[in-house]
Amino acid sequence: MNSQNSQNSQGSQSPQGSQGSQRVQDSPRAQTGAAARRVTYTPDSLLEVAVTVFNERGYDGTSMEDLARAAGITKSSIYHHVKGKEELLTRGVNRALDALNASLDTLEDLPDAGDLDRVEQAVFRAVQILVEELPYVTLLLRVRGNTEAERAAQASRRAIDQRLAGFVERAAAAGALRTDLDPRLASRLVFGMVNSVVEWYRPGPGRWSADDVASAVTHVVFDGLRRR
Amino acid sequence: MNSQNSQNSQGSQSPQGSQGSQRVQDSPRAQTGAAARRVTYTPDSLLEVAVTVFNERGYDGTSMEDLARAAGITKSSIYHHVKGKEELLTRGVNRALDALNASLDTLEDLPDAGDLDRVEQAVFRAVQILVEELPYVTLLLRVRGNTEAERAAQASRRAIDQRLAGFVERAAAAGALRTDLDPRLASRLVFGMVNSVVEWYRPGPGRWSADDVASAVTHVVFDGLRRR
DNA sequence: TAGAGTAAACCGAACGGTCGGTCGGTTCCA
DNA sequence: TGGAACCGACCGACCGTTCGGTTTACTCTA
Repeated sequence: MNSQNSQNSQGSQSPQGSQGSQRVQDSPRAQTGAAARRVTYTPDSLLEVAVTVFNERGYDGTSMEDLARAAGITKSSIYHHVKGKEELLTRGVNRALDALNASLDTLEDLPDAGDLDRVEQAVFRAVQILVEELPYVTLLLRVRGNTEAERAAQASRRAIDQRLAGFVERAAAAGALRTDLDPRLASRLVFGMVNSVVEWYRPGPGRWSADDVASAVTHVVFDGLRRR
Repeated sequence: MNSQNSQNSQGSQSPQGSQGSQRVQDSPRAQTGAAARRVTYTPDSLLEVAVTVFNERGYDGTSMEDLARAAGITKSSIYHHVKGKEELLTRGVNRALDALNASLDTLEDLPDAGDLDRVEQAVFRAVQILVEELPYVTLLLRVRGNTEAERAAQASRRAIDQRLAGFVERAAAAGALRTDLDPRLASRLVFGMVNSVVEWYRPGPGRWSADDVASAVTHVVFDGLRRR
């Protein structure tokens, strides 16, 4: 029978498919020749496929067979590129964590920005990163904590939440925010709204851009929805 | 050896534990005698345990053995009360869907409430229900869509989202909301903030009450965080 | 009131199937 | 021709579920 390949070729991407970041000639360990033709996976291009499937079916709901089908290769071939399922998860969440932490670093190093300015910047940048790294941040936000690797990701995420909450508390202490709201509660709500973007945002022409969403969030958060 | 019982008795609830809604004498099919003593599970009290574990480990990450351990009974005993794992999921999400739909029904039947009033009421009530039925709504919001039952739950949830978005659009059409925001985008953000409450809210004395959170959300959403 | 009978609640063992992962190859290309 | 990329077959463990049997709490009857 051997129906594997004929079933694969329809309904899921082969390496030549639309994923778009497989190794051709400009990838990490590119072939040295002038015109490399073979299209194969790199750990990163495989990660892109894997994270997409993880976000569709959930990490625990995704089998290695699911990943193989989506990638257009066999289950055993995946182990040529990565150690196993968990490495795909940690690589995915680390990409999100790195982007978020880098943004926070530059924000904290801003020499003489006002405390309110910094919070506004933090909200705006958070939405931007969330959209730029949408699948990876989505994966991070849905991590449950069933393994040691997942708990580590959760801990790193909590650290980021606390850095953001610190911005809000400083702005509140400086008197820039309304005083009838607990800053910790306000912070939860604001970044809850920010993070909820992963549940519905999808990029594409004719749709909202990252900046559209970022400025909408910033406007709602700081000035509210009511007409005035 | 038979270490089953001695292991169970520490670290997880037995039917006599703190779950609090097992059948004693006032439950659905109660014993007829004057002083029934035996404490057993009902489908509903078992559901309460199951939904808690589902929310901790994720539905796909929870095995029937996990549920049995948390309930203090064996895996096979669970099947005396429910048909299987999926029935626990559908019962759980339906409880959330029923509560949310009931609230929307009363809100839509409000005879002469202003369009802005209705949106404010919708936001406030949504947070209240979310807190009252916290574990069940949490389960609903995390459903992935891997089975037919899960996709049905997602469809019901989308219908609720659209009813809520309808309120926002009517208020916008009536000129009650700021005009520089797409009402559909505003609706996504507002109920994204509302739903994000399940990610961190935990009830308890000395903590925020449901109304604390509900009014905080309403204030931020309609008037913003900025001091004025 | 002793004891037979009943049905719900629960248990241990096992089922077929799927899981993540391994291994010994074969194919492809610089 | 050497090594990267990939494959098919397979492994032990665990999955959700089933099944036959036991325990428990209670009612009915002699």
